[in-house]
Amino acid sequence: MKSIASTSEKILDIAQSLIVAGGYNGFSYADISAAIGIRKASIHHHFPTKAELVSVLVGRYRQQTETGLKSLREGISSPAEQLQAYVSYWHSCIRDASLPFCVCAMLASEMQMLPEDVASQVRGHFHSLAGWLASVLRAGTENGFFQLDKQPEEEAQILMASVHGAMLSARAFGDPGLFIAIVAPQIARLQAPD
Amino acid sequence: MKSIASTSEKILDIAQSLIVAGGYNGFSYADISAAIGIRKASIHHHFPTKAELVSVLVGRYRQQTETGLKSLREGISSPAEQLQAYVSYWHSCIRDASLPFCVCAMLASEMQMLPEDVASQVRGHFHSLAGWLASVLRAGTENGFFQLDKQPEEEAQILMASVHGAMLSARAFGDPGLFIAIVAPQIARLQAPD
DNA sequence: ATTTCTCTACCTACTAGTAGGAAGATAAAT
DNA sequence: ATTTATCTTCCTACTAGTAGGTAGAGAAAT
Repeated sequence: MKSIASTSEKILDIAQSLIVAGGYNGFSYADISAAIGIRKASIHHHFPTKAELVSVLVGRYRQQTETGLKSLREGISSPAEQLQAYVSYWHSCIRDASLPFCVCAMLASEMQMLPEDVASQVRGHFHSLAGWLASVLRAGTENGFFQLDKQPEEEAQILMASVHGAMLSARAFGDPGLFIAIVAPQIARLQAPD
Repeated sequence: MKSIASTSEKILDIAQSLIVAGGYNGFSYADISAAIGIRKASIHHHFPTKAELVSVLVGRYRQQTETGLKSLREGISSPAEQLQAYVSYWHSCIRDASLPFCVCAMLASEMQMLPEDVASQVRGHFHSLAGWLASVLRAGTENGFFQLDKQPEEEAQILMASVHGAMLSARAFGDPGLFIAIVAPQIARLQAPD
């Protein structure tokens, strides 16, 4: 794990934190320029247009997420604990303000005015996250850990919405603890009586 | 119900629809100007600054919401149906795209870079909405309509997060039906067994 | 007659994006 | 080994357009 970060990665990193804070229209090349000490034009060398920058950024985010979720499924045996780990990840992100909001949740709220490239990336993220959650729920049901009222796919949508809604509430109230207070009962509800 | 809309109300109407579509940074005085056929400078006469415009807008939204929720509580006797009416309201808004997202949910996602006036208004809305939901849940519990796992206040937070998360999912997937598919089971879950 | 509204005309700061070149590293050709 | 050419990265300087906001004149309503 080297800490050498290429310029383009630094650009993506700061752009990501700016998007999480203020969305697509909430940041500019000048903001990135000021943050990493490089001229605006140099950013255009790495990412010709803003739409392309954000598209690459969301692509990277999706890949990181995919990798992270995959390693959760491989590293943790119990579906209940896989779900718990996913939620805990976001809980710490929100608590220490490292990534206090999902990039795609942020962009999804601006869906109507996003470049089509970015919009379809965001849809893709929502789709694969819902898919991961559904597969965890299905595995847990087959093993008797979970007892679901609805189909795994539908429960996954409900859970995903709760997580995103909880992020929003935590942000609105400025209270990181609210995230887990909302999400934890939603997970507990899925657990089969022992 | 008169259809005479003052200029300042027309400004607020179009600004609201623009905010719902793209957030605080997603619209400009020029956009409003083009939409209602008035010069930019004339908008500044009614609302000197953008922060003030949005602050008034959110104030009006809060008041409309307060009035609407109050009339639901007064016009409908059953708490379960009050809740249903609230959800149905949003379902139709999303379906016919008249107000396909809560103004305050939109702004909450941008909380970190909102003018303080606006931010506190948004917090206020979340607080009073959560309060309304909690009081409906409490009334329903006392009358035996609802059977809650947690305190009414906590269940209200969970429900509010589900509603906002469901709005986001519906928008992300471009599927209005997803809203009710997510929210309906969350309400059903609160119902006491007959 | 005064207040309310809308206008033209303008300002400064900032937006994304471009043109063209300089510095340095790398690779190829001599 | 040294020249030559190429590639990458970053720079200064610039463009056209848009941002929020202002000053002041002219209507319109009270």
